[in-house]
Amino acid sequence: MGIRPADQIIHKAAWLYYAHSMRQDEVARELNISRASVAMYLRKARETGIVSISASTRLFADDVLARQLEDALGLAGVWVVPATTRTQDPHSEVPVVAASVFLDLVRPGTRVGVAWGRTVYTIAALMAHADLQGVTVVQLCGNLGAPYSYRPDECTMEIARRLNAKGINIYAPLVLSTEKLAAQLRSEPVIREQLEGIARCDLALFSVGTVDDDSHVVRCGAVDLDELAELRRLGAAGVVAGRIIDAQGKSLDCDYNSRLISADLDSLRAIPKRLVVVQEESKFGPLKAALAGGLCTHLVLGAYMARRLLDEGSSLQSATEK
Amino acid sequence: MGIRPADQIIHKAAWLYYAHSMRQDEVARELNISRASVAMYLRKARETGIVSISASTRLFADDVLARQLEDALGLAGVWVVPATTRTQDPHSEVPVVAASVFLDLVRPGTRVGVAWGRTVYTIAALMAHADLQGVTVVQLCGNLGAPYSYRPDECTMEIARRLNAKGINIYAPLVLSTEKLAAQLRSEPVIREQLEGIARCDLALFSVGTVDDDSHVVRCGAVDLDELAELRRLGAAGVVAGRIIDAQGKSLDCDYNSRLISADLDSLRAIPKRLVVVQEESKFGPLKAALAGGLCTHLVLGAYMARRLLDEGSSLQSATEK
DNA sequence: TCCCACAATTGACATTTGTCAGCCGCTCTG
DNA sequence: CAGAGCGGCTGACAAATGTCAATTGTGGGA
Repeated sequence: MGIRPADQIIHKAAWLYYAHSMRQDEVARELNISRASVAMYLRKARETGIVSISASTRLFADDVLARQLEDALGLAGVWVVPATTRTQDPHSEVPVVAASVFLDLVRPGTRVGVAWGRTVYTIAALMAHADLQGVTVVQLCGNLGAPYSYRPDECTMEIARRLNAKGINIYAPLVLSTEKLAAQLRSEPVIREQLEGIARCDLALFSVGTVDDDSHVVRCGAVDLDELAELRRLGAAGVVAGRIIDAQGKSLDCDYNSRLISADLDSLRAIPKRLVVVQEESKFGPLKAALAGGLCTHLVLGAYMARRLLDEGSSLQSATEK
Repeated sequence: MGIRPADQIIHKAAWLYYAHSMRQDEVARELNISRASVAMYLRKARETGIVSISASTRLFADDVLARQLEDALGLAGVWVVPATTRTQDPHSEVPVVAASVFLDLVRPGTRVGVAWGRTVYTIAALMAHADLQGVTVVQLCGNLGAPYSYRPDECTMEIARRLNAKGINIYAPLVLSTEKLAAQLRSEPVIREQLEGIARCDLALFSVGTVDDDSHVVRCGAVDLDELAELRRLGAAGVVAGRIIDAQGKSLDCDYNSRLISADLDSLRAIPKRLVVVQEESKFGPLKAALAGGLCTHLVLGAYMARRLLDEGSSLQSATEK
């Protein structure tokens, strides 16, 4: 896809302004348009990723806690958001950092998988626009039937839009009523191809879900409260891409999981970079489970959660090193 | 190398301003400093690469000529700078584009090699600052004894400085008086190691030199006019990283080349991405030679030169496809 | 051909940002 | 311990940028 002729002028204005550090009135004179137009073009250029402005995330990666966590958990990268953000509560800072980190990790020509959830959607909405060429964004899990906010396909498409990338959705329900139907659907060529494509990703972005009564999977109607209680009895510890995992981070052997159309954990682990973002304190248990299962290579979280992880870290370390 | 405590405040200001889109007065209030200080910190943040602003180079890569050249010469990327830059002569635009393209090609953790010359030095001086972690910049050729501007080590160090990278210089003369001495020096562990490190680069940046009487190698005192005339008689067609090449892009079998401390062409070709930048029209011949020898994968040049290359392209194509 | 609807562009004004002389506090020195 | 020297910070002003109502251009339908 080439540059649309209408974009040509935007490119030129952006180039003169940003690459040559010309002033807007100089650019206007150069292109024979009004300065107001230049200002408008420049805004468009920023919005469409023709120019990208990014702030270093080292502020968060250089944190002492971050380093300790990297060592303790054997992760490739950890970003700790301090609790002392004066502006607002530290939780809302986590997705901002995550969006920057995510952009740092995406490279032109790569394939990224995104799961769903409030956290992921918030990140998508906060993310700067970029013009990465040849990037493909794939959806890691099926959709939910009900008209629910933060739909998986919305997360995928919004991120794809912001990266100027191609978005590939999975047009299948996240969870079906019988195992048999799920299996049949999974072997449909269209769906199978997409599920197989997950393991070929270079980068994955997801959060973890809780398994308490206020859980995302409950609120979006994927499981009811009785079912969830039963799952907890069986050892459910968290949710990753719609799939229930146990405390060891393994897919819980249960009816619910067998009825899913979603990335399986082996495919997920086949992705080299797996960025997990955790906002709420309530996700401590699920996060531990995901870490134990080696589902995470890069981690963005708040300082308080980081502290808790380190304090309970000794047991985790052995688990991830197995 | 962690963040120096003095940089902490700069990082914070940059983060609040660029990641949160706060206004300078808001940032100032947040950090309890004056707005003037915030403005100063932000300038520093831009200058040190804590925040990076980059404009897309697609404007130049989407040019029709660029596409045709890519196909005709089998190159991975071509950027054509149009002749119609109203601001100034098109030649001075080439290094600006080259600097942006170069920054797009460098990735954190990679190793880049840079040669020397006016063009390379101009690019270095124009290049935006970035904070790429784990990058190493290595010098592709030895130094010249005389106090000459655009010294190879200056090119290397300036680029390293702008990338916040580690610079590795070759502390040896580019050309020695006898073949024997050059050979001895090349087998010195310090030098040998550096020369061997060249092939391990991921990216190289260089230009091509002419072999006429006004050539860089003459002006910097590496060869005298008589010697150069003799070299031309032997078939010299251009200069790459201080080495004389013939019209087929092979290292010219001559006394001068045997006395060099510089990247050999095989090492150079072992580097996956080789960005060649050509400014002056007089470099047409040398560029053809370099292309014939497969020394180039990515190319930045002016529209007029691109046109000439395409017109004479048929012969080149067969040469590079051999 | 005329007219209308819609989008792009502009001029004028409001807001935000860059700059620099002067000031403050600190250290080093005689 | 006074005073010079220095680096960083600030206040006030100048410059640059963002915004929006009004205007101009443009294509399509009657």
